[in-house]
Amino acid sequence: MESKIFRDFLIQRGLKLTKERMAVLNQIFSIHGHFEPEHLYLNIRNSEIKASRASVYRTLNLLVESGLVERISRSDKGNVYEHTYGHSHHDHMICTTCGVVIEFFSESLEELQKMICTEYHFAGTTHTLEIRGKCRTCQKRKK
Amino acid sequence: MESKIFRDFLIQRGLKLTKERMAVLNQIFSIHGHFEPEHLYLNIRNSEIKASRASVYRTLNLLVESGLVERISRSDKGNVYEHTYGHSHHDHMICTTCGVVIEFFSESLEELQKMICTEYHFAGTTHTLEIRGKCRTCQKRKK
DNA sequence: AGCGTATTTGCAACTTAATCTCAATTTCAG
DNA sequence: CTGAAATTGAGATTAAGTTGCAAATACGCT
Ligand SMILES: [Mn+2]
Ligand SMILES: [Mn+2]
Ligand SMILES: [Zn+2]
Ligand SMILES: [Zn+2]
Repeated sequence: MESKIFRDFLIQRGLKLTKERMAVLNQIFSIHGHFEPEHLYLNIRNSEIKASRASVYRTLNLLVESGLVERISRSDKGNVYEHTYGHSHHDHMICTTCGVVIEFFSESLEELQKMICTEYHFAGTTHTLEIRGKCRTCQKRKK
Repeated sequence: MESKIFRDFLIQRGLKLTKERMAVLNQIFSIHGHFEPEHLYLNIRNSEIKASRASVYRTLNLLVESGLVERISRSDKGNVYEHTYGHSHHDHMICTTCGVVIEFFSESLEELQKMICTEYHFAGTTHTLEIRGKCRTCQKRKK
C-alpha cells in the first residue's frame, strides 16, 4: 500500500511522518488520473486535514523522489503529475482540440526504445512520450 | 530559406515584417541546437538590431505557429526550443547526470507510433519523446 | 509518559518566466 | 506620400514554485 511505501521512504531518509504529508499523499491517491499542484492544494484546503501550499509542494517533491508520483509534463501553466503506484507505466496521446488524454502502453515500443538506447550506449531509466493530434471524436466533428 | 517562409507566414496572417522580428529569426537560426528564450533575448541585446524582451517572446510564439521553431520541453526553469527548418525531426536522450543531449532518429520508432495511433483511432500530428538516463561517459565515471 | 532535539510547518516575502497594458512608433497598401 | 492598422518597448502584472524563519511537532530515548 502506498502509505507504507511512503513511510519507509521517509524513515530511510530520516524524515518525519506528519499529518500534513499524509494528507497530501491521501489526496493524491484519491484522485483518479492527472493533476496539477495548485488543484491538489485547493482540494486539501477543503479536506479534513489541511496543509499549506508550501507543504503541498514540498511533499510533492518528496513523493516524486520516492517514486510514488511522477511528473508527466508541463502544461502551458505549471507541472502535471500522476501517481504511478498501482498504475503501471504508459504514455499519452493528447487531443489538441478538446484536450482529452488517452493513455496507452505498447510493449514493442518499450522494446524498441531499449534497443535504440543500446545502440547509443545510453542507459535509459525513464522516458516520456507525448503524441499530439486529434482524437476520434474531434476528427468526426470537422468541417 | 527560413526568412522567406516566415515572411510568407506573416503576410498570410496579415502581420508585418519588422526588423525586430527579423532580428529574432536571424538570431535563432544562427544558434546551433537548443535554446532558452531568456538566453535568446540576451544574445539579441548584444546584437546589431535589438528587440525587447516582449518582442522576443512574441516573435518566438509566432515562429512556433509558423512551424519554423518547435518547443522541445520545459526544463525546471522555462521552455526549451529548437529550430526545425533544415533540421529534420528527431527525439532526445538526456543525461540526468551531466545534462548532455543526444539527438536520435529511428524510422521504425516513427512507424510503430503511427501504428499505435491507428489502433487508437488517433490522428497524431506531432510527438515528443524524451529518454532520460545516463550517457556513456557518465556510466564509466561511476563508483 | 515525559524530555530534548532535529525536523517540519505556515506565513509571507521572494524569484523567475512569461504575458499584458498602453502610448509612441512603424509598416505598408493604396 | 498618407493614414489606418499593427507593432514596439518599458514597466506593471500574473502565476508557479521556492525560501527564510519563528513557532510547532514528531519521535527516539530514558
Ligand atoms: Mn497517465
Ligand atoms: Mn534537438
Ligand atoms: Zn479531441
Ligand atoms: Zn552524462
